[in-house]
Amino acid sequence: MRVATQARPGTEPRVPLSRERVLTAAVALADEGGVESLTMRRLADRLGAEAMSLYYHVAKKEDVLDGIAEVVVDEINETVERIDVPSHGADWKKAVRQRILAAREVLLRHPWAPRVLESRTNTSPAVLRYHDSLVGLMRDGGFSYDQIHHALHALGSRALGFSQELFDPGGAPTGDEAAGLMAQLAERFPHLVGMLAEVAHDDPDSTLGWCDDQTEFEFGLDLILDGLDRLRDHT
Amino acid sequence: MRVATQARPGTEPRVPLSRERVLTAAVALADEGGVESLTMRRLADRLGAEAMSLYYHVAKKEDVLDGIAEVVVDEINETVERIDVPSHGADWKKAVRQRILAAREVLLRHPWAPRVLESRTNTSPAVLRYHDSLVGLMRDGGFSYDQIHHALHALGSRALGFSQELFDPGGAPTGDEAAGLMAQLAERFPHLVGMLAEVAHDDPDSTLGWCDDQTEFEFGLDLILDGLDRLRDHT
DNA sequence: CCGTAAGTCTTACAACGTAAGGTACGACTT
DNA sequence: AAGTCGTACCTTACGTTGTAAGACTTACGG
Repeated sequence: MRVATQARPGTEPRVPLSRERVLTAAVALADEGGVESLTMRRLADRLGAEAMSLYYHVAKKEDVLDGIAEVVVDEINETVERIDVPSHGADWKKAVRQRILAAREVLLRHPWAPRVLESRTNTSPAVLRYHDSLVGLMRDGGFSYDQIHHALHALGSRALGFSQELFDPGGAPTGDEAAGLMAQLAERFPHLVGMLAEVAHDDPDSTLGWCDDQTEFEFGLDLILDGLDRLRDHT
Repeated sequence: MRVATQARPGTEPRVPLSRERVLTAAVALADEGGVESLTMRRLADRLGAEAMSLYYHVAKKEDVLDGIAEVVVDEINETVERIDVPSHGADWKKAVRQRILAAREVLLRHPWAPRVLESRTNTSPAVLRYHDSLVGLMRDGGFSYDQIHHALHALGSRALGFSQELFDPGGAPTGDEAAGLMAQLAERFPHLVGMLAEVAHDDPDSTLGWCDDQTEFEFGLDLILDGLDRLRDHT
């Protein structure tokens, strides 16, 4: 009854599916609409296939999430391994710092990634590889394994380039709204509002228009790194 | 056609639903089976009602999540406000430390809470209250608002008593499995495995049976706090 | 030409969040 | 006493999700 051997009209050379193609499409989908928009059917649609066809290349949806997490960390590893700065002695800090900030840049291109990474229960090889090289750098810097072990815990998620609040705050109040809201909050949270007032004063064009995430991130990072460096000297 | 005015057999005095009852049940459900086991139908079941009845007291499921997040932070605030240690001058650190560790203890009783808290997009009054009192403590300690602003960013989620990996790692390999796995990993991740070996050596009864989360958490916390304290002296 | 395997599609189902509307009942009017 | 109304709860139904079971299609080696 079919006029052609292919059910799909027009498009002749069917590109075969593959785990890689599925994961790449999944990453693209998440980049565009966030993880919540990543469904098996939409994913299949984008690949010109049916939902159930994906299951030949992927075990379950969790597998897809594992996959896209790994894709991102691979991207981080590629970026990070291109960096080649000396890490011996006191230089360790610069090396680690640069790595972490590079990783962060990759993650800023995939805002959904931190949440997905956190939700992975099984540590992927890519993440292991990333941490392994970090350990190597700190070894070069003269740390003991024990110290490094503590350091990784201290860095926590920061080691992979994100700490928290990597999402955009969405609808922040503006102008008059902010003023009214502020007055209302001042009673209940005097310290907080006082702080906000001062901070906003120092940086006039950001009336509750939030902080410079980048500097905040770097401040926290440097604080921890300096602390670790001091620990290193005192041994 | 009904034999009684109540459709439910036996149980006479129907306890009326309420937002509070719903949220309490939701917390209990999450405590038992994690957030993923928290569905509107199961929640209703536990309350002896139908799913749609909940929507009279709660706007949508997101509202339930907002609600249970707030319940937990309220619990933290109650715990934390019972603490009354001096926070003037150099004592600020002890005070903050004790608070954060107390918050952490509450969260350990609700392992699902960190993830839910992170996923809340609108900051709840309870969280504001918690941070506000933290700011107050640090004010007593002599910090400037600007410094405190940075400090809160640096502490990040740690301020609320959790950093990451607050979940139990699930199925860690044991005994022989661990040894074989180790050998296999040693090739690809020499530094990591070296570190693990040493760490396991120092603490013999934990053959890859993971770290003492508590000490790790306290180490990272103290590192940041010490760094902040130094910052304070140098002004 | 016919199997056989790999890859894709069809159909179906249970579980989910929730929209729309119905039912019970106490409180208040008249 | 009879009618009205708001509050609280239930029934039914719909669309969306992940995925199990199995039928179809295609490429290829005998």
